[in-house]
Amino acid sequence: MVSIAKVIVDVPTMQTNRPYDYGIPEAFESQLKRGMRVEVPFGKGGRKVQGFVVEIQHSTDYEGILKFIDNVMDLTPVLNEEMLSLGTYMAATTFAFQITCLQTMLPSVMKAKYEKKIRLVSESIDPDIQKFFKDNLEISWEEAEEKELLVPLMKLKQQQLVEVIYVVKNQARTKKKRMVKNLLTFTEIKEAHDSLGKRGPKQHQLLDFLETLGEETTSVEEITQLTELTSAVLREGANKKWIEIFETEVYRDPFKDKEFAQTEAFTLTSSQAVALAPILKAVTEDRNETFLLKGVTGSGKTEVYLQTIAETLKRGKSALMLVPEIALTPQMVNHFKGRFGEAVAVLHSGLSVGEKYDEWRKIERGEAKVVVGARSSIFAPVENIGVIIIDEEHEATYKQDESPRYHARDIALWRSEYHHCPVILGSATPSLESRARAQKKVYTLLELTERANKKALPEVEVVDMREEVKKQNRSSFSLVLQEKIRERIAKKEQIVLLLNRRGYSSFVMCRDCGFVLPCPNCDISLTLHMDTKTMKCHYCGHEEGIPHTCPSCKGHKIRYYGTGTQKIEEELLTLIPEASVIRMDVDTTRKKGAHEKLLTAFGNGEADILLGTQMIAKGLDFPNITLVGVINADTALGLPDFRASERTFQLLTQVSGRAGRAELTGEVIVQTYNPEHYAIQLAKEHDYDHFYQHEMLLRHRGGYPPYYFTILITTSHEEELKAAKKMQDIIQVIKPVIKPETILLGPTPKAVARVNNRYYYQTIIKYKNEPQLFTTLHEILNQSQREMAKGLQVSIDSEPMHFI
DNA sequence: GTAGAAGGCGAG
DNA sequence: TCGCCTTCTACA
Repeated sequence: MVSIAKVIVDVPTMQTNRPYDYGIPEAFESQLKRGMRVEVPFGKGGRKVQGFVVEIQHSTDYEGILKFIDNVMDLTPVLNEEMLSLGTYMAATTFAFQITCLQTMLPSVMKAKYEKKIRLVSESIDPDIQKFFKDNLEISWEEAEEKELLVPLMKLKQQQLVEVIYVVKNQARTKKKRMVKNLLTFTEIKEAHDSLGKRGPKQHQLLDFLETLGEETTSVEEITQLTELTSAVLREGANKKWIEIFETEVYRDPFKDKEFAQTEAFTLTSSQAVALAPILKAVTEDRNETFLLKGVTGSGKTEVYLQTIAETLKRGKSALMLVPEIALTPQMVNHFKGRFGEAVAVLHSGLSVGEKYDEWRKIERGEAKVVVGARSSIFAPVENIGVIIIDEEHEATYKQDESPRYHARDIALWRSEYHHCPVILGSATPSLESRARAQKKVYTLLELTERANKKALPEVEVVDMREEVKKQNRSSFSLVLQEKIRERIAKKEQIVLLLNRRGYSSFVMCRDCGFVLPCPNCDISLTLHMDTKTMKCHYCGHEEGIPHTCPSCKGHKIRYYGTGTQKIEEELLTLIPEASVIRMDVDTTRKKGAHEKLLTAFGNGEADILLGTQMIAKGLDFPNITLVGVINADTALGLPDFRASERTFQLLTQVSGRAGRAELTGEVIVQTYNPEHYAIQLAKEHDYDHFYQHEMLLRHRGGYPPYYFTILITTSHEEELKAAKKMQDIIQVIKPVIKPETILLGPTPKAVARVNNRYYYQTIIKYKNEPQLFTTLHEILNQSQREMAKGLQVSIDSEPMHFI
């Protein structure tokens, strides 16, 4: 009786979104476990694909011809019981394929790459074709395609003279280091010296080295660096049985050249201690309570996290901490490495795929007890979790905006239930959703109302830019901001300038006819990039040269408009030539480590001004910053998104917190065309509570979260009509099954209707209680399989963060 | 996603 | 009717 493995295969379609039964060859019988990756034949051609074993059983209901597992790719499961069950939960709640969910939980190197080759079976074929085959009688599919051999080869295939073979490539490679071990005793070294006589000076050198090495082992790399010995000499030594060269596995350590100064726990302020107590209680009682830690910027939330983690470690458990990608600065890492040393694993996008894999394995083996990282770190294979912390919990980046569209917060809550551990959601400006849950006592609210250094929050001055225009000041800098900048430069204090880039970019327009250069694939204008001297499309990546004459009227009055960081920097240097500026935006931070380098330079006082987009609003903590300027506070306010006010309030509060964190008092200038807007006024007063109340009122009136749940359905097709028609059909299916009080907004074409030559239509569902809705939506996806194979896309996003 | 079968269509 | 191309369908 053969055992059966249920396998989720790597074919992301609706029809294959279920386990398939495979026979387990006897050779794998004892070793195969749930959660391992396997190589299985799938489909008519016996094409090989990767899959995950989700179940092992002794019988099958399948009545067809059973296929067998070709290969087992892991020695131990890469997904444990928790992850398998989390995968099921994710697939059910995010409308994503199971395979996509499983792959998302693992480092990307675990996702297989596939290779197709053509192999010669018989010698007796046309020599004109045979000459293309290499010594091993194989050529790659791509090569055959390039040389237009596919047609004749397919014919040969039917005669079975060639065969198509599939290779599943496992990209997960461990890094190896060659080590050297001395096999000689002191007397033997002496004898070896004597037997060499006067010949072989390098050999003598090697023997001398071995004498100093003694019983130790060292790496080949180190020897060749420290001595004049080469690997050739070492090889000779190995031949003579003087030494043994062997390989060991090493971790790629992204922090290998860094020292972390050990830090001790600070004495808590009384309010920190009050907040910490209930958290520690939940930790010691293994209770999955969720805390909302609301603390003003600089109130020392981090210290509360650190001491919670310390207690967790003391109890022999591990801790998981999420921070937004852009807040994952060296400063942040230092806090954790400084306190917990080697026990900390850091996962972030700056790591190479290999480094990520190594950190993952370190965690999986239980060598890292504290994991710090961005969104996807919520899947870190930590056993025995004692606490999960999500810092800056309001950040939209915790929601993945591609499939699987999961929210890290939801995953955290699920895992906390599994591990019976508390969750801490920390923020100075909690999301309305979380704050409202705290109101309803679903979460426990803890507040830190004063800064740890007892300093007052900085003064915020709102500047009405409409008045500036009246004063004939046409620059992006108000007179008062210019003056304050000069003042700080003179005093050798530092300045942070924030450019709110959301919904803003520079474009090229003709002054004669008003022509704006559009993207040929999308209904959007191209953005000017001065560094590459090109026009780029931010949606599809299309790139072309900057026009010098207007393509429409052939006029020469083509000019740049809009506000990019580069343009602001130029303007700033014209106004205040003595300023030294570090600009931080997508362009200057693209290279690995560039972000860190710029911040270090600014921290060392190499520039007066740090100019940047959203990415500078978080985490940076430099004592010398005394002025924060927000160039354009309200560009996000105009967007048709009900979270626009919330985002603006959060951003202004965050960036204000950068000023005056140490001895010097800080000051904030906010430039806006909407000075009376409540988000700006209440940010000026640092008044979260009133903002929360006011915003809740508006959400209640508008029927938005947290009063309603939302689902965004999007259809897209190359033909506009097909996308619109499908959206209509979907609405017709939904309408009869929803309650009358549930609201459907749509169908509407997307704000940018055409992207990459596809047209988009969307509908938003707002509901309070629709127990059947998810089932209906899953059915819609199931019934759309045919059309989806023909170029239609349907995506469903539960609780979307962006509506445009 | 994709191989192989089925269906469709023009040339002979 | 053959051969080529497109569309369909099922994958264990």
